[in-house]
Amino acid sequence: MNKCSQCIVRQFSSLKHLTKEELLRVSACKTSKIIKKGDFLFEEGEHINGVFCIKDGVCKVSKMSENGKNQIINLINHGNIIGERSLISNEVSNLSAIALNDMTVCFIPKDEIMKDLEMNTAFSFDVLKTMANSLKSADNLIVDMAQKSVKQRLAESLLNLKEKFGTTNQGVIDIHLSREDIANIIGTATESAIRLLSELKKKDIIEFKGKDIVIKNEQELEKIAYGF
Amino acid sequence: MNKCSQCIVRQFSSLKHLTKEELLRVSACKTSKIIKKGDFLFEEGEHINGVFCIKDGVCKVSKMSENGKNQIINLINHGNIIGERSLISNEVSNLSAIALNDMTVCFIPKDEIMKDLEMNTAFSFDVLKTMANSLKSADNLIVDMAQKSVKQRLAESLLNLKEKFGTTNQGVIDIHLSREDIANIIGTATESAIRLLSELKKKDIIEFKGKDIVIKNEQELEKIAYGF
DNA sequence: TTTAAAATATGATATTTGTCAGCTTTTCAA
DNA sequence: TTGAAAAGCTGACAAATATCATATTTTAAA
Repeated sequence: MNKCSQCIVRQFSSLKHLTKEELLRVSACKTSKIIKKGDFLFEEGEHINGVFCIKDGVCKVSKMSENGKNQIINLINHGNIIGERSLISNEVSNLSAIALNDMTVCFIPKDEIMKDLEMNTAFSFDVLKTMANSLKSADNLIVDMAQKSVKQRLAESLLNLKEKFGTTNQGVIDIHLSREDIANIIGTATESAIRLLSELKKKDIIEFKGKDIVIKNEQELEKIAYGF
Repeated sequence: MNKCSQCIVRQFSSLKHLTKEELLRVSACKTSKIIKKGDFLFEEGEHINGVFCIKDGVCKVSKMSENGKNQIINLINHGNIIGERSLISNEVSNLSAIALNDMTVCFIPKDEIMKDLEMNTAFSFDVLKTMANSLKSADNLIVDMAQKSVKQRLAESLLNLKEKFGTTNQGVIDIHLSREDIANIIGTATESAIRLLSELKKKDIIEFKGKDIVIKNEQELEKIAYGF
């Protein structure tokens, strides 16, 4: 079993504030899992009872609305932690997490991580900071969802995806999402998302490589997304 | 000057975890202010450099979208604290706060509150919990904004307002909002909000007392908002 | 009190977005 | 390899919502 001290998650998450001793304890009690593409890390209404460290892969975090439509709230890349929110409020999860590709994750049980939260103020303050940043992002997303058109939200999402996941050497945005996933990120019907993507393609602003997307005219996309 | 130990904000916020000594220090360095209806507590882009304790009154927390439209993210009632988010991430505020009626607030400067956050783990853990709850609410709002119709959002908002602010003895929801404010809460044009309110009135689901609102048929409103 | 400005209200119309139907392409398991 | 299922695509139309115009009512300042 690998040591946490070497792990990519440690470098990029609040876990970097854990001491060597604390890491050894975490290493000892963690369990490692492979999650197949399409499988749940956890589901809405489930007691998670710990946090997941994502060593490899990407997952979508989503929630079902009362209308029966799915909304993707966030995409979580490897190097990050997921599940702290429910842990801290001591509630069942209000969100689901589903693997977008095959993932390698470690699960750290609640008791262990709570002990560290209580004892290590540098760690807990970093968790607090991360949560504050998430809250800021969430507020921004609320405003976008409420005030921007579907077209603007699509343009902005494409820019965000490129920023977050980068591009391959062929310029393709380096995350594979179905058209339905894209629709569920921007909060629209799948057909509408497809139609608007076709429109962007027709205007030579984007291009398809297979089903994945290349941004050809970033400036124009910014103009659509932000109005400048 | 009043002591913080007696204050309503202490009862209802994370400040209840401060010790007597800590409260005395806070009492000594706080400044008290009257904010008139319509005035800013703080504005987007401003360095807040502290937190506000709301002793009396209500404020709206809003953000301007790139389209130039205003979105109200939250309403903060007396007894609560506002401004921690920016303080913790050490950034200018991404939101504005505007008084909906005359307010009495206390301002606690950054250094003082940061000291308590570092030293008092019960306090900082409660702040973390509060932030986690805010994040959950924000996630729910994202889904509503993305997936529900304006009509559903209006119905849900009316129910939320009644829940949060209660009603007077005449059954009127005990918060005065302009039609524009209501539109900015649900994320629609003022005319659309007015039209849908008229429709609810025509169907005898709500009633106007002056410009304020009485919910006459809560069940029907729930059916619109949640589909049951 | 008077009066201008702001808020509320409603109609007409344009635009955006959702829904349904049907078709083609891709994927994946037998 | 092949054939069924899933995903992607497009058109036609319906529904929701925004925008603009204008009228009425309320508010607040002179």
